Amino acid sequence: MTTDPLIQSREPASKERLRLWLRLLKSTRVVEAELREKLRLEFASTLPRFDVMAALHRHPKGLKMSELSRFLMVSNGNVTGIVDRLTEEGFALREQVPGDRRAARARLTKKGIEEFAQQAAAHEAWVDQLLAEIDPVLAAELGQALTRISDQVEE
Amino acid sequence: MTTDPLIQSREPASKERLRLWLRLLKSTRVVEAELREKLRLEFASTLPRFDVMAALHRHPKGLKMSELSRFLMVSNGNVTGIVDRLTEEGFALREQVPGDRRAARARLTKKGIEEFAQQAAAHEAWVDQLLAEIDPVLAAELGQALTRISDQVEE
DNA sequence: CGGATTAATTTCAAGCATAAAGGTTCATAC
DNA sequence: GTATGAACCTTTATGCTTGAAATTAATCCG
Repeated sequence: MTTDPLIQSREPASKERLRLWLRLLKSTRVVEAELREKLRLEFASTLPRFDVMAALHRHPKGLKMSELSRFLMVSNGNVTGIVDRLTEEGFALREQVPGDRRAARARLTKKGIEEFAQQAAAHEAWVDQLLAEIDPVLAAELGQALTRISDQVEE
Repeated sequence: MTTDPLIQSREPASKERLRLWLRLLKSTRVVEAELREKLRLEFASTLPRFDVMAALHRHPKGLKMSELSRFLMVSNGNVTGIVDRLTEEGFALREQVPGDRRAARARLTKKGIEEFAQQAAAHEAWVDQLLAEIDPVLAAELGQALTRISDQVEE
């Protein structure tokens, strides 16, 4: 068994990154599971629906289906179904885009806006509570590191 | 508008945590999407299958279905389907647990072990590459913070 | 103009995921 | 011994998710 410093220094870095990834995955899933559960119990809703409503809330004039799917980084066919269900429940609607008969813009209804306001307030409080142990300074540092990850992956 | 320091110091902390959560979510999803894509293209497989195979690989004698679902933090019915499909393809199998006719232990077949070895090596390289920008020191800090998050949520 | 390409969206099949209900089997207590 | 309940697993219903194919509309260009 050699103790070649090259081997010593290269191996652990890779293992360390793998471990980091597993932890990243785990904490995200744990928090997600908690939020999903609360959304289900308190609002009879789901995370994907919340995400769509949040996106539409940030764009009061509505978003084209394709913009919505790009924004949320999910597939095209995915948002079709979610908006369908939100529409059935009266939270969202589709509007024809004038001048382009292919496109439809989804936006929240008045009922949807009111519903989202409630959910968003609860959501923010839940997250705040779930991440309570992380102090703001560390949060900022973490955020930077995480941003670097997504930026790198997206080239 | 008052500038009460209590308001000043409490408000931003909550917003900072929310921002952190959104970034955590985004980087996880970006990396996951990349890994899923690669697994699909290079191994015609998926992340849930990889997760199950990884769990079984760490437990060569096999895991009861309930242990598997607890280990992976997914629902009971979920693993049933995934193990079904892995079994159909000859990567896994179920064994009766002697002395308990309710329980079944899932484990990898020889073919499954060989397949996983390939996938695991590729997976580790992919993760290493995706997180290349994160240096080991920061990775360690990040890991600690993330561990604190999951621990806190799990009470 | 007409044909080809590109764009926007939906539909489809397959797999993943959950919660809830169902069916056995086991353990315990009486 | 048998009733009660717990443990284990699967099934069911519903919803999320993807990639690919299909549909329709706009654009490009010769």
